[in-house]
Amino acid sequence: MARGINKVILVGNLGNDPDTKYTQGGMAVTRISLATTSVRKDREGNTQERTEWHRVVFFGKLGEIAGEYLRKGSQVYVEGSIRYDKYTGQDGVEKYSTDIIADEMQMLGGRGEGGGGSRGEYRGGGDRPQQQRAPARQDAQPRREAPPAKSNDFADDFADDDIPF
Amino acid sequence: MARGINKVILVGNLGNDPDTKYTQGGMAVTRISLATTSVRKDREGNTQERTEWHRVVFFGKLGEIAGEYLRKGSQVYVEGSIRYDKYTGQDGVEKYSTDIIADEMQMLGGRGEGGGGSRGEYRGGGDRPQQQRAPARQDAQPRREAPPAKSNDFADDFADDDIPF
Amino acid sequence: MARGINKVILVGNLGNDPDTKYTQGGMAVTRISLATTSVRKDREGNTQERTEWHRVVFFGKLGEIAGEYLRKGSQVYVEGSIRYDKYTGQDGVEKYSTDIIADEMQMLGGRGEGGGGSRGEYRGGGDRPQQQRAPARQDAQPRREAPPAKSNDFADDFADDDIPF
Amino acid sequence: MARGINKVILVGNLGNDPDTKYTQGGMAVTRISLATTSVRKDREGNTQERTEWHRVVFFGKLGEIAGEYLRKGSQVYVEGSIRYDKYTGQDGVEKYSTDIIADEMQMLGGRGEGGGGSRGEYRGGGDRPQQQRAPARQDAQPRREAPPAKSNDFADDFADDDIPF
DNA sequence: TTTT
DNA sequence: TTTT
Repeated sequence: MARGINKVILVGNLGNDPDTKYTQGGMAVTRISLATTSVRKDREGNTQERTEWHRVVFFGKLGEIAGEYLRKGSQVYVEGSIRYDKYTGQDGVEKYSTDIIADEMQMLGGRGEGGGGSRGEYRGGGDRPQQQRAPARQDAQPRREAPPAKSNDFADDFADDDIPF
Repeated sequence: MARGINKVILVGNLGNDPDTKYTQGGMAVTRISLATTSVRKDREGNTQERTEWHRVVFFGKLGEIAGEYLRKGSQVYVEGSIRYDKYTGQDGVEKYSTDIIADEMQMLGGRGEGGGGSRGEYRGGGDRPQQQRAPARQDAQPRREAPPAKSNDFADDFADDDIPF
Repeated sequence: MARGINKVILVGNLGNDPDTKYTQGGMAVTRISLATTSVRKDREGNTQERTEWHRVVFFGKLGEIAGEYLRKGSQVYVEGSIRYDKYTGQDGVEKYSTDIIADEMQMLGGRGEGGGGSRGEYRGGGDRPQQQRAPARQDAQPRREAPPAKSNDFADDFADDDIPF
Repeated sequence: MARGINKVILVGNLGNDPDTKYTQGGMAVTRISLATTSVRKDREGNTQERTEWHRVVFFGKLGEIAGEYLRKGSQVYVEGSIRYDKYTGQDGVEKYSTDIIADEMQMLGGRGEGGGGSRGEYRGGGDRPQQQRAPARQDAQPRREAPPAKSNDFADDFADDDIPF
């Protein structure tokens, strides 16, 4: 049984252009390096800055979009979860890495080098682009145009297969 | 184009048993009333408490699960978005309502009246249970057992159709 | 005792210039109307859009900053909590309102009309500007320059009064 | 200037009792190991589980409370930010660590070994307990008892120094 | 009422 | 390595 919530929300800027690769199965895997900077003031009034560089990974359709639209300097909202990995390096030494596995992304106002005008929000399900299988939330029926009647019998407010926003 | 993030995270207790209804299409729509209480101390050291009662709505499979497992008093984690509605009441007066549309739910340690032992985490996509169509994230291939080899060519770390956790 | 989490995270654009007023005590109270738009695709492939207009309220120092730097069209990140109020209108009718009480704000890349170049992140504590009393987190000592030594005795990593980022 | 949002939200169970140490200045530094488990189903219907172990650090007053009330097995809500550190180990090798710096904590229904009945929510500001200096939000005046009158002149809704919940 |  |  699932136990626990592991959620990360980041807003930051890319330190470099995204790096996209493909698995043998054709799934896009895009990695970015995302900076978030925080500021604190000490008692003397000096400003203390610290920047974290997050390794964010996008899979599937989300990986394609990230690879296509993000650029060095782009400002982006990312939602995902933390994944810790342990592996043995080429040198035989055990190493650790931490990645943010993105499952939602949205480009913000910031424009990086060569930034394309197109922006959008996307939710990833790791779908292979070839399959083009719509994620569950896209199969959904539109919310009916008429405003909800708000009767006591609230289930009537929704039409067949109706999925709310 | 999608513009914006509208995200709500709640941890609270149900004020009553859930109320589940079904649309003509057979989709479950479950509503709960969820309390979150915050505390502040004023300068005199007096404790000030305030409780917000959130109207949370679960659709589809998530609605069925919420209706089955949650009970008055249950402690639950809910993630979703805010939806504001305006409608005309029976009395012809314009009214407003605010609902939290849940898209993730997880039962916590608290047990309400008659609380069942079963707990779990679920992500909703508004799927009708009858369809039993797996949400995108459930179609995913398991992460391969072998630890990621972490070569420079990181896309090789993932097998065909491999979807990470 | 506090029970529950009531957290809202919004990224959206202002529909109008902020509205700032002051209490008799001199505390700034700034309100904005923030739009978040979501998109879904129905089975026919039609795009369905829905915009929520959030009433966001900033108090104290945060209210001053919001009033000074935000403008119609500005894109902003807001973190806060939901507050539901019930009151009796001039007409003697009971009414309900829902507000997002902001406790963190950050301007994003978007620039509204007359948008000033200055941007920043701020955490509110409701401080009156006159008092200029530093919030707890600003009284903090800076993290020491030397990188953490990471001994087993991890508390040694932090100097007197040391507060991490 | 601060640029970016770095936010983590976790709900999980402690793998061990907390470890509390004190700096020379008397500040508590408490570390816990927090498990979050996620579940996915592959196409064959097999359940795939993966557990992440988060290293969470609490400072100051929050560190004291975490050390006193949390126990192995306790279920807890944690909010904070990710901090990546790089340091040179005893063996002269460069190492990396990732910590979640908590700034909010709330005990949930779960009770670990020897779990005390007391529960509560706390926000940390890294204050030394000795100082007992109230965090900004605790200096706040209580919300006045009378319901907000909701006039057009909304700033009048708040009394002198009034800070909302 | 914003934005793309 | 970003950004302001």
